[in-house]
Amino acid sequence: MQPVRKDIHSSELPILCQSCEARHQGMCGALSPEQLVSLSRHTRRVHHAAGEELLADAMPITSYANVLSGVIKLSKVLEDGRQQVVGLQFAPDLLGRLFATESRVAAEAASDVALCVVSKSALENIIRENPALEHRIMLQTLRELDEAREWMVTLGRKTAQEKVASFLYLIASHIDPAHGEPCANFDLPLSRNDIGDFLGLTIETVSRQISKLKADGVIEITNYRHVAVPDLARLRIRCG
Amino acid sequence: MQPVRKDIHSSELPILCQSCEARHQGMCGALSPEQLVSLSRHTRRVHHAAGEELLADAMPITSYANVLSGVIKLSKVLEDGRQQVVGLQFAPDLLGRLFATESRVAAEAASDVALCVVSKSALENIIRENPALEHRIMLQTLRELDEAREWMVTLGRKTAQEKVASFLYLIASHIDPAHGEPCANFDLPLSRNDIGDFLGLTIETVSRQISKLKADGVIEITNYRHVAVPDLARLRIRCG
DNA sequence: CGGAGAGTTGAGCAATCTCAATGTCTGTGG
DNA sequence: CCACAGACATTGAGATTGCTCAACTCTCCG
Repeated sequence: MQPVRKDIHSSELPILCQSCEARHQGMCGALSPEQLVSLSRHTRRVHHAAGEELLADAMPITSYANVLSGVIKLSKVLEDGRQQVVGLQFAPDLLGRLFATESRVAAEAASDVALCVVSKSALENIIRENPALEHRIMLQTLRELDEAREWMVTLGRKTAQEKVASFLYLIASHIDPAHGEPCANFDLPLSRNDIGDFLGLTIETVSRQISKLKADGVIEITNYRHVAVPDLARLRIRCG
Repeated sequence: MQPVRKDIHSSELPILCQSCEARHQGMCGALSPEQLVSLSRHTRRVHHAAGEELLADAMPITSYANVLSGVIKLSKVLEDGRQQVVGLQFAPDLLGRLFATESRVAAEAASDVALCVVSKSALENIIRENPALEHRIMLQTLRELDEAREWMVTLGRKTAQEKVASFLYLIASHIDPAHGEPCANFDLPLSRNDIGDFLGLTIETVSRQISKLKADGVIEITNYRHVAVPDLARLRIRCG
């Protein structure tokens, strides 16, 4: 798309980007080495521990971030405290509501995460000069919208059993950075409480349904968090 | 953004566009008169009656369409027939999943609708040459994503009463083309069945909750479809 | 007037929630 | 190394919300 000019000043990738696994899949794949160099002057890598709040609902946004590893939980709460998780972000998703001054969701590190942070103005400037980058982000946004709608079916029309199976299948499908086939062996990035908030269920119902799937031999659980799926097709069937 | 050159061949708006009320709000607002002329060579205006299917889930997409008036219902169904409405589109939304070969949802005219149809390749070509247009559509997509997430809270965490109130408030807020303040007087674009499928409720529960809101004096209903809201703030409170 | 389609209402039932008790893991201090 | 606190998860029993099934009503239209 963008011709890659090689000259003495720009043919080298920035150090930060050289080791970035999210680069090819994510939005930075739309950038030439020169553009990466210029963008990387405004980025820095940061780490957050599981549980840290990254963004509060309705707070001003000052920066965006590319997810490099880990899982981020996006959620909204009603006045009386009822909470709903409205999305999960994996590498190489972009964190932060583009072109808005305020966040529309709260974001929290669900696991330990690594981010590549870029200031709001820097990214927006680069987008403005670089339609291919905006296009790439557009494709990501459209995929997020597809996934949100897929999830609305789960929330509105599935039973508790199907919801839990769908959640496990979702994680199996996304946790692997390669992002291809669903994975049969993984750690849950969310507590039972968060799973309940994602599925619109109580923690007790989530627990009961997980126990049932275990009793039926569809999954094996060790240490609460680790899941093994002997037969992904059988899990898939339980998704409704 | 785009300088508007006035010359004898291009200063006139296409006839179709002159009377288009969606133009300023919608994506066409990003186009200069010249660009509108060139786009309009590929567009045609079509009407559909309430109930007509516009797009089937998983079917190839051959064209996009701007909604000029009316309401479109986007939905998904599970194998066993359970249905979930995953979005409503009003003027000036763009119908059709951009940059995909297949639709991810089914689309049906919820009311009589007028559309400005453009072939898939024509719109994608114009987008390619015109980053400002893609940007405009990007903003619309981001707003749709915000709305989908807002609705996930309703589906996952609200009671039947709050769901129905939220639905009425949503319609009150969007039905007016001006799209500013919520409207106190409107016709429901959806049957009780569709409302149920939007809210993840049965038709009976929807009916009972509407009756309850009526009994409580929050709304007045005439002829099943027409709604009057004496005090929008009181309806708002019921949304949870 | 009568039939079809859409909506409402009622009664009983089932899935999920609430509340409460119990179990398991992890880290800390003696 | 063990005891214990605290967080998180599981399990049970009863309450509740929303669903199912069935009867009835309203409106439109021939």
